Amino acid sequence: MDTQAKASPRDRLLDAAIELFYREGVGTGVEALCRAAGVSKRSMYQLFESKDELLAAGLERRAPGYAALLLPAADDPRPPRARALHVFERLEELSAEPGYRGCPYLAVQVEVKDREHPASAVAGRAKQALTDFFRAEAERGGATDPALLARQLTLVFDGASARAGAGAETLAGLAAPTAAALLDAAGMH
Amino acid sequence: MDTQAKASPRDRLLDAAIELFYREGVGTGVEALCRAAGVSKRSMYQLFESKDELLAAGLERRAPGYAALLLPAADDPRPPRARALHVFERLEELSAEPGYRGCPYLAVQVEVKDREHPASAVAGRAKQALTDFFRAEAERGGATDPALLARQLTLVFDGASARAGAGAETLAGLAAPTAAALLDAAGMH
DNA sequence: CGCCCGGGACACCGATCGGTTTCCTCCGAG
DNA sequence: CTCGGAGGAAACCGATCGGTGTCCCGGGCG
Repeated sequence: MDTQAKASPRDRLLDAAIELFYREGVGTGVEALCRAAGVSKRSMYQLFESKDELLAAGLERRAPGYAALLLPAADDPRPPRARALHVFERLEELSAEPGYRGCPYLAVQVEVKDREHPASAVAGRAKQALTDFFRAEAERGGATDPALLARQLTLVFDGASARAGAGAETLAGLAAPTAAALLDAAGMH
Repeated sequence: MDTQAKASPRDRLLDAAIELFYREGVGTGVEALCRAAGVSKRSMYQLFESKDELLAAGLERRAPGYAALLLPAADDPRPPRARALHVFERLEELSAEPGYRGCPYLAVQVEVKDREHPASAVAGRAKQALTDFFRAEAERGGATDPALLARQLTLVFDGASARAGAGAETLAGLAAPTAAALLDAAGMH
C-alpha cells in the first residue's frame, strides 16, 4: 500500500506555492494560493508562519529537483567540459517549453527586493550551489581560473534564463555555444 | 533665467515612478508614488491613464539617459571591440554603487509577468536597442556571426546585471572579461 | 477687483491584501 | 455511542490596493 492516498496539505501548499509564485509572481495572494492547494487559510497558517515562510519553504523544497533537472547525474562519466555544458543544453531544452518563465530562483532574487527576506537566502543558496558545481568541474578540467570560470558560467546561465523568461527570444543555439566559448577561453577542451 | 523653477508635476511623477518602481518593485502603491512625487492622485490620473501607463511612460522617458549611461558616445573613435567592451566596463562601475539593483528594464521584464503589459513592450525595446548596438559593432568589427555575438553580449549583460542586482557578488573583473572572451571567440580582436 | 480653474487634500469606492477567529463537521479512538 | 481534535468554510480584522469624486484654496487673467 502507499503511505498516502494523496499528497499532504503541506505538500500541496508547497507545490501550489512554487507553481503560482513562479507563474504569477510573488505578489500572488494567500487566498488564491490556498484555493489552488485545496487547503484552508486556517490550516496554512498552522503549517507556516507566514506567506514569506511558505515561499521560502517552497523554494527550498524544490531545490533538489531543480538541480536534478539541470545538472548531470553525479556518476555521469563524461569529462568536466561536457558535464558543465550539459546544464546549458538542458536549459535550452527547458526554455523551449511553453510555460517556461526563467529560473525561479533568479526571479525571486529580482522580485524580492529585501535581501533579508528568507526566500532571498534560499534563492542565493541555490545560485551558489550552481556556481559550486561549475567550479568543481572547472577544477577537475584544469581551467585556468576555476573560480572565475564558475562565476562566468553562472552569469551566462542567469542571463540566458532571464532572457528566455522574458520570452522575446529562443535560447536554442545561444546558451550552450556561449558557455562553450568561455570553456574554451579558460582552456577546458 | 531657467524655464521652470521646479520640474513639472508630470516630470516629478515620472522621476518618482522610475525611482520607486526600481527600488521597491512594481508592486509599489499609487499612494506612495504620488506622495514621493508631491503630486495628488487626482492630478496623476489626469496626466496618466493608469498606474501601468505611468510605469511604461517612466521607463520610456529614462531610456535615452540609460543608454547614454552605458553606451559609448556616438563619435567615440575607438574600434568596435573597445566600444562594445565599454558597456561592460560601465556596468561594472555602476554595479559598485550602493543603490544598484540591476538593469531596471530587465527587472520589469521579470516582475511583470504579463507580456502584453505596456511596460513589457518598452522594456523589450530597450533590450532590443542594446542588442542592436552590439550587432552594429559586431558587423563593423568583422565578427564571424554578428547576430549571434550581439545576442551573446546581451545575454552576458543581463546575467551580469541580474547577479549584481541580487547583491551577492561584485561584478568587478567579471563582466568585461566575459564579454572580451566572447569577442575573442567571434574573431573581434 | 472679481472670476475661473488647475490642482492639492482628502473622503470614498469596492476589492483585495496578510492574517485571525469562529463555527461546525467529520472521523477515529475509547 | 460518545467524545475530542483536526481541519474546512467563511466571517472578520485593519490596512492597502487602483481609481474616482468632492471640496476648496490660490493665483493668473480679463
